[in-house]
Amino acid sequence: MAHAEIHPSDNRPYHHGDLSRALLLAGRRILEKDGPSALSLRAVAREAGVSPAAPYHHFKDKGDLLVAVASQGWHELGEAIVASRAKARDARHGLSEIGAAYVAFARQNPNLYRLMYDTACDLADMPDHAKDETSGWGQVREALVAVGMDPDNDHELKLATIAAWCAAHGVAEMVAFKEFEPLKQALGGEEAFTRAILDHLGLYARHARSHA
Amino acid sequence: MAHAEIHPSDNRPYHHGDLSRALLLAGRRILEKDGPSALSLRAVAREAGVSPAAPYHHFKDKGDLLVAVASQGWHELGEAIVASRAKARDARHGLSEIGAAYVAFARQNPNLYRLMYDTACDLADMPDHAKDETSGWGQVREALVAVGMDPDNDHELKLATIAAWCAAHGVAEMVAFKEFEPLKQALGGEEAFTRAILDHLGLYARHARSHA
DNA sequence: CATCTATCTGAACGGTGTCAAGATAATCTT
DNA sequence: AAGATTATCTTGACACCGTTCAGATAGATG
Repeated sequence: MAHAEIHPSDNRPYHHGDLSRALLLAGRRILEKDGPSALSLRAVAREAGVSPAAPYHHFKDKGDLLVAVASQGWHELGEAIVASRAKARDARHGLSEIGAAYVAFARQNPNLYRLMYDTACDLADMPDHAKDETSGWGQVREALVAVGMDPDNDHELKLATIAAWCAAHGVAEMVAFKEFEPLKQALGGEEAFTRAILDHLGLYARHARSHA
Repeated sequence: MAHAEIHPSDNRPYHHGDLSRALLLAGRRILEKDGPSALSLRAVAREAGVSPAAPYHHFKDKGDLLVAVASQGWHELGEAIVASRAKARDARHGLSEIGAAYVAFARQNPNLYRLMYDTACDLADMPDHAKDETSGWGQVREALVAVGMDPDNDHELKLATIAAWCAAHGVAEMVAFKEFEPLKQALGGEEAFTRAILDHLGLYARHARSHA
């Protein structure tokens, strides 16, 4: 058999056992290794050792699978942000660390990151668990309060949170442009470059001055 | 004929005349009306009244066509930015107007805007004409100088330009999220919301203070 | 006029998302 | 434990996709 096809004559059981999880893993693996254009339902099924129609018993759509993969990404991004707060030397650096962690995640999982926003845009919203208090949004809010913003001024606080998130997203998608390479090297690497831009956008300690 | 197919029996000439342009227009029309998933080479050819193989005499690839459509978008974005500078009441508002115009363009052509960055990421760079002095980058740089930045400090100026561009890009992609709707309405509309966020990111008049 | 070259068509290939019908096996009912 | 039910997976099919290639057409060149 030329293309290593799959037949019940293999000792693989007819029922997979945990296909949902296997499909998610396969999807993620293909996305990271071969890029978004290689991420077809059939390829995912192939990678999981299953027929092209099998995924339809676990996801209503190809899009539904992609949303699930993206959702996993949002979860991991939240974890990375939470972890980053421990690294801040003091409150003034909380936002800066979050920003750096955010961009680092996007750069380490570029295809996943893109998928996250593509599916979010299709839904015209972010998945709920990206907005939990214990997750991304909540952490940014806490960091803003820790830096001096009035915790009772919900309006300004929400605006500042959105602004910080927008800044991180913009940087995350543009840092890779190779025309910035000389400036990156002049600043001593991509992380320094990222932090320099985020500082320009007020993610360092501006709120402590202007909104205290 | 059920599906209104195309045959030489129509009085349409065998040679189209200006197919390149027609394909670009068709591609853009489909992208805006039916979304990126409907933007297939065959659909573009259909819309232009031509066989599925015809585009290959004008574009080497589907990707090549998409790059051309995106390139058109970069050009128009540049024009929108140039036009926006006339609206600034004084130098201090130059950056703000550019940011608002940038986001407005992205919101009015969301699918085109996404295509522009998708193809830019594939090329790991922005098309050259987006970086001309008379275009986007140059305008931002001029606005930064007009607001008090040292025109000879190339390092800081470039960093500030990139920061401003990143901010605008981040806002442009996130403004549409419907979870911001209440805040948008509280601020009196999407444009006011956009400006409020851009202000938070220092696109209003911060450089006049901190870098004069 | 004849020839050359650019442009367009038609038909074909493999790949894709999706669905309906049937096979298989785990679970539930009695 | 035996039979019935339900969840899961396969097979096969359909329409659409990107792409290629041989051949038709017609404008340009001599």
